[in-house]
Amino acid sequence: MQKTKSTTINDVAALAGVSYQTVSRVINQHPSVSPKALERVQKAIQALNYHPSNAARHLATQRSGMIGVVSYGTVHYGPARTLASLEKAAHQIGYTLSNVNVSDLTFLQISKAIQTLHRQRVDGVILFAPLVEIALSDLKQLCGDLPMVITAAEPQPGHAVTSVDQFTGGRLGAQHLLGLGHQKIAFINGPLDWYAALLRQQGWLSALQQAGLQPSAEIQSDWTPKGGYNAMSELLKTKKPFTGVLVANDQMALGALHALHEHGFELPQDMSVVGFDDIPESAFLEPPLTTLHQNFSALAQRSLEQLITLIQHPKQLQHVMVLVPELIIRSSTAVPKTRSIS
Amino acid sequence: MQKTKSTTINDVAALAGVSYQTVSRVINQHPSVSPKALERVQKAIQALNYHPSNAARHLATQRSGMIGVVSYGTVHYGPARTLASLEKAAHQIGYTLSNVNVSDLTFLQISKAIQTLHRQRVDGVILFAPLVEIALSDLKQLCGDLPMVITAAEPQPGHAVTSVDQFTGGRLGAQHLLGLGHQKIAFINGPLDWYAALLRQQGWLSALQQAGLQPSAEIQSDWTPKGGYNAMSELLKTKKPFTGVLVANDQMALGALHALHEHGFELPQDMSVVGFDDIPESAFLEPPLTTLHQNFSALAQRSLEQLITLIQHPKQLQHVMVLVPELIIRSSTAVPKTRSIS
DNA sequence: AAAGTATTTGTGAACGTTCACAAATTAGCA
DNA sequence: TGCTAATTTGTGAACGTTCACAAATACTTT
Repeated sequence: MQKTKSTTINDVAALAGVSYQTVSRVINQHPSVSPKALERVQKAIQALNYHPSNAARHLATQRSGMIGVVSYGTVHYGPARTLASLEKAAHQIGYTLSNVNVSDLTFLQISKAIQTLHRQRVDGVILFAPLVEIALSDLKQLCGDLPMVITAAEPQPGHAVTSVDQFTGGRLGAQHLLGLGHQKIAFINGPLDWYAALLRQQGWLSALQQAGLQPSAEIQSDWTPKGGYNAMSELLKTKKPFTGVLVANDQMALGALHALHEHGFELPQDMSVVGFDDIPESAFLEPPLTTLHQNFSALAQRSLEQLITLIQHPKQLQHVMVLVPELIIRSSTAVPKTRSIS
Repeated sequence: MQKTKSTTINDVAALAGVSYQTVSRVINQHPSVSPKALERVQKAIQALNYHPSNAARHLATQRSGMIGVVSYGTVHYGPARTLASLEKAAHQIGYTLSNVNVSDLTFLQISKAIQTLHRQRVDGVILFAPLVEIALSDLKQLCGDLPMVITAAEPQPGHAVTSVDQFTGGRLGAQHLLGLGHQKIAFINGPLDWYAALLRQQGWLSALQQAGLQPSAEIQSDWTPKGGYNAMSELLKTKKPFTGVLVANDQMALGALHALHEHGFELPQDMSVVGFDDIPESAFLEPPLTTLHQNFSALAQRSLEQLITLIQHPKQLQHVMVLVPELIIRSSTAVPKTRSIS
């Protein structure tokens, strides 16, 4: 184990020939310190390679300068992207991020994660684990009076929530296909315990309903390319007719495209595919994927902004921030071959 | 700002009617505490929703329980994957991860990142920012006597380094193509200031040389699908002949495939493509991509293991750990159409 | 029942920093 | 020059925990 005691403010003070308080003032950029002292202290800091201890600071100031994040599935593009943006934004305003990535969206895991963050005395929490099963109020309770922002969940007035309007996303995707003349539209969804999946489904249904159409087949999968491949294979096996399909993320869409190719489909003539997310790969698939772009970094930004105001004004009425996905039309969607008279 | 003082060990002690030390013993699972006291303390902890402060603990024990990570490009699959594995592994052995993601691989950024970690008094650092420009010794100096493991850099005896043998990876890829009968093999590489890129290039060259062949065209890009697309378009424009191409990661390979399709190539007859990484998408591209699988989570595992032993025995001779990529043969490679008599 | 041992509990100091003051120095001005 | 005001510096206490002891209590054993 390390026995090398790290150099402290006192070591610096001794070397510079001033009191520890003066050193403290220097590292906190307090104005009232004479140029002479300033220089000597700075030199001493250099010489000793001194770094102030966050922990001690935290203890004295009652402020950790950390923001806790509970995340899920950070290997996937969306979460990874959001997390990276979050970190960057946090660093820019002088905060450090403490990320706990849960491997399951169970209450136990989440509460353990929040406990970890509690021990670190984070100044606030961004809960970035989009789930259905767990009541918002339970989460609130876990956090106690820790300021908390929930991301990508169903907007719920009174709680601080940032989300992408996945319902509208689902509608937009379906409407795009409807506009092209498709009547039988299937849906490859993610796991239904994700809010995003649930809401996209509802959006899809709503658009179909509005057009007076019945939903074609729906199937749930696991967000991965392999899952999308399997889902599409399954869907084709059932022989239910459909000319267009909404796929709840681009990775699954990629797998689905592959299954379609394997079955000899010509795209987009024989089948139109709409994805979600607009990952960097999407523009280069065969064919380039029409998809609903999600602005993950804006989501991160806004979540952080909301958390910061919440930290500063805990009493303030917490509002909901909603981003709307944007339809990016590429080449995976077209007028269906067997045109129907509407 | 928060004025709510968080509950302390003393509050718990008072409520339970014992001394603070007894509470300390309970939370540290010290054996010598009577069942009666144990229960009362646990109840009090529950009642007050008490969480011990890591910072105070850290101060008293001289041990932060944090591991610092300097990462780069965590939006990409490889880094994201490694980071996620690292976090999981670290949590399992009771460590917390503090990640600083640098946006550029400059010395300034790296040294700032390490400074941030210094202030947090991390128990060790995993430098996971694979770069060429900066001397290992400089990095060592930045860390002072902080235990440090460097990942994905060129193995260098005497330093603690974990890496994937990208040289061999490059060789394996080229040899696979050579074995199929390809004679003109091009290379779409990543930025040359990444060690991985440099070494893959060298492996490629080495294999060609061994076969007595001249390298065909090489071009550098930026690891993204778009970059790969542009690079391949460029390559095709130059009219230099090649029947096979090594692409330094799968995302670029994806873009390259798209460019090939656009130019009317039939794959794999007209062109063989080998990628690197084996991202989840690779098996579902058109055609499924032959690639060199990298075991990112093993890399993370091993790096952590090395760091831990380094933390526990700082004097121990630091060794190098090398993983070798594994060739996954799918359908993007085949015997070249214009067979050559070898 | 007494003495000795094992177990359980409590006390003071320390970790490295900031805060609220008080003390010392310097500058400003008549 | 002398006095006040402004600036700069220093001191003690506090933050929440653990460590190294010392004290108190509970069990054995004869």
